Formats: sequence, C-alpha cells, structure tokens
Amino acid sequence: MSSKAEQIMDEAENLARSHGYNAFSFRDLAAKVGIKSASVHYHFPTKADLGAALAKRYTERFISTLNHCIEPTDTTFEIVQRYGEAYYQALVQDGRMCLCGLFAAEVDSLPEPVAAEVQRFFEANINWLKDILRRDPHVRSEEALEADATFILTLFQGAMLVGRTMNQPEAIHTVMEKLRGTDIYTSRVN
Amino acid sequence: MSSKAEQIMDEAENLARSHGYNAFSFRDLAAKVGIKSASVHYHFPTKADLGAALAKRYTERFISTLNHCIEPTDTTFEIVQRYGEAYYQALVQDGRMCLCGLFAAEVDSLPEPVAAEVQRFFEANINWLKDILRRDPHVRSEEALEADATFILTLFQGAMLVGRTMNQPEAIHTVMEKLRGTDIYTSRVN
DNA sequence: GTCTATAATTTGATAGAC
DNA sequence: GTCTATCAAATTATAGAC
Repeated sequence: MSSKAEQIMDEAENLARSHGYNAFSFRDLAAKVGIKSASVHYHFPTKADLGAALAKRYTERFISTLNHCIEPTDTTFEIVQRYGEAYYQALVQDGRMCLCGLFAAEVDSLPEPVAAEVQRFFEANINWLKDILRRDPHVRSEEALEADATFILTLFQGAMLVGRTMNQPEAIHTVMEKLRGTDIYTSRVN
Repeated sequence: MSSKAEQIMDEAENLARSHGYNAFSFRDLAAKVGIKSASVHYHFPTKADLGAALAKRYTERFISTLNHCIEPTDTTFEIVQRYGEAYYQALVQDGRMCLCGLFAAEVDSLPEPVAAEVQRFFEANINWLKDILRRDPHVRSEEALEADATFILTLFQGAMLVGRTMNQPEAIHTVMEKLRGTDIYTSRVN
C-alpha cells in the first residue's frame, strides 16, 4: 500500500466518520488530499473498493489498539472500562463516530462488500469481548458469553450514537459507570 | 395534512428507515407513491422539509404508542420491557431501523432542521423514561434518573443498530434479558 | 394537485496525455 | 501517478400548462 493510498484513506476516514458513506464524494475527498478525483480512482477503482478498504483497516486498527492496552494482571472490569474509553476517545477527540457504527446505520444502501466488512467489525468486537470475559474466574456458558459481549458492544455503540447527536460525549462515561451496577463484573475486585 | 401528504410520508418513512436520509431520492419516493417527483415537491417544498416532518411525526407516534401501553399498576420492570419490545417489533416486523436512530448516524450531513428533530426524539425518549422511573418507589436523584434513562435508551438504540446489521434482531431480546441483571429495577416485584 | 419539461449541479467513473 | 477532459446518470428543485 503506497503512502498516497494511505493518505487518501486517512482523509476518507475523516469524511466518512463525519458524514457517512453516502454523503461524501470522490471530489470532496480529492480536494482534502489536494489531488483530482480521477487520481483517487487510480488508487481505489470504485467507491465500494474504498469503502471496504476503510472498514477493513478500521477494524484491524480498532482490535489492535484494544489488544495493545491489556496487561495479564488486568481485571475484567479494568479491561471493559478501557474498551468503553476507546469509544469515548474516538468521539471526543474529533467529534466523529465509529466508522463501522455509522456504516452500520447505512447498511441497506451499502455495496455488499462494504456491508460485509461492517459485519466483520461487529463479529470481531464480539469475539474480542468474549475472549476477555473468558479470562474471568467466573465461568460462563457460551450463551452467557455471547450475551454479555453483545450487551457491552451494543451499549457503547448506542451511547456513541446518542452522545454525538446530543453533543454529550459524556453519555459514554455515564453508561460506563452504570455498567458497574450489572452482573457483568461478577468477579470484580473493587 | 392531506391524505396524499400522509401517503407520501408513509412511503418516505419506509425508504428512510431502510436507506437513511442521504440514500433516498424524491424520484424513488414518487415512484413508490405512483406520482411524479414534482408532485412530491408540491407537498414538501424541499427534502429538508420532508425529512423534518418525517422525524417529527415519528417522534410523536413513538411516544404516543409508548403512552398507550402502560397501565397504572404496571411495574417499572414491565414498562421498560415493553419499551424494549417496541424496538424489537419495529425491527422484526419489516427489518427496518428506528428512523431517528438511523438519522442520528447521518446527523453531520443532515439539514439543520432535520438534525434538530432527531435531537428532540432522543430528548423525548429520555424524558419519557425519566417519568417512568420517577413512578418507581425507589427514589433517585435527578442525575440518577438521567443516567438510568440514558442507559436504557442507548442500550436499545445500539442493540437495534447491531441487531439489524448482523441479521440478529434477537439481540434486542438478549440485552433486554441482561438488563434484568442491573440495578435499574431496584423495586422489581418478581 | 398533478403533470411535462427542464435547469443547475453533483455524482461515480473512464479515456488518454504527460 | 496525476492530470485534463469528458461522460452518462442522478439529484434537488422550479416554471408553467392542465
């Protein structure tokens, strides 16, 4: 991947995380990068190609970031708090949505390859959360793991959506605090 | 409001709840209704007018539906279950999103009057939930009311978003069940 | 209220020069 | 790799006849 392609993806991600897939054009994007729209097509033949590449890179980076901030001694509680904090930082640093959360809303009008990547993002999140919960001394059934992971994912996706719309990013911290009052942290130390 | 305008809104709502605001056109809509796009402009001068009218009607109907399915003897638990069930039914009956949840994702590319209506939808939901929680024998501070209402709203919005994307509407029931394991239902009877 | 016709703009995409 | 030039299609919206 050339550095120019990455630069294009960086700007495209900014636009997509603000306006969504349907509301940014190759011309908007080219203007941000400082090239012409025909040059964008050289790197990404179609908009679907670009969209799928964006969602894939976003997923890989998101999961990678999560993996890099857990220590073997961390409690489930601490890790899930950091998971929520990742959403908060993504929202508050530049006021932008989760790329795949936003794409998910548009899923019915997304080219199929892009929609598939968005599904993979959610799957990857569920699997990551299940792995974290599996480390927990409290043994859960497979269904309980799935349910707990789904609960955490949907809660933060919703909080991000509502928090951005209402210009209240703190909504993410609000639900993070309320999450303490659930049975998710059965083995919580403090 | 003429019956034709309502018919236009009905079809527009179907399209918008599938594809979002940016991915449906007056031509798509006119074709569904069986008229020409110029005739749609007669009823709604601009797309922003239509979008705002859609969001406003949706909010009023959503809150009205909620109000019509509570009985004085209902417990907080029962009412919040029905609140979640409203999301489930909206998703499973026709596979479509909450109109304002979808619009919320697009908020940065929405005409300002439409964005304002979407904010009002969330505000109305928070206020409705706070009123329900206030009936509860368990006394809460104003901040606790706000936090609990935000928690419930964001959870179901997120579950709807993820559930539709993954073709798993049951995700809403999953989080509904997990919601029982929180301190939201402090005064729950059963 | 609905139509035809059309304006003005934007969109995703391609051909071909450099 | 990037450009100019251009295309075909779609978009929001308006004017004016019926």
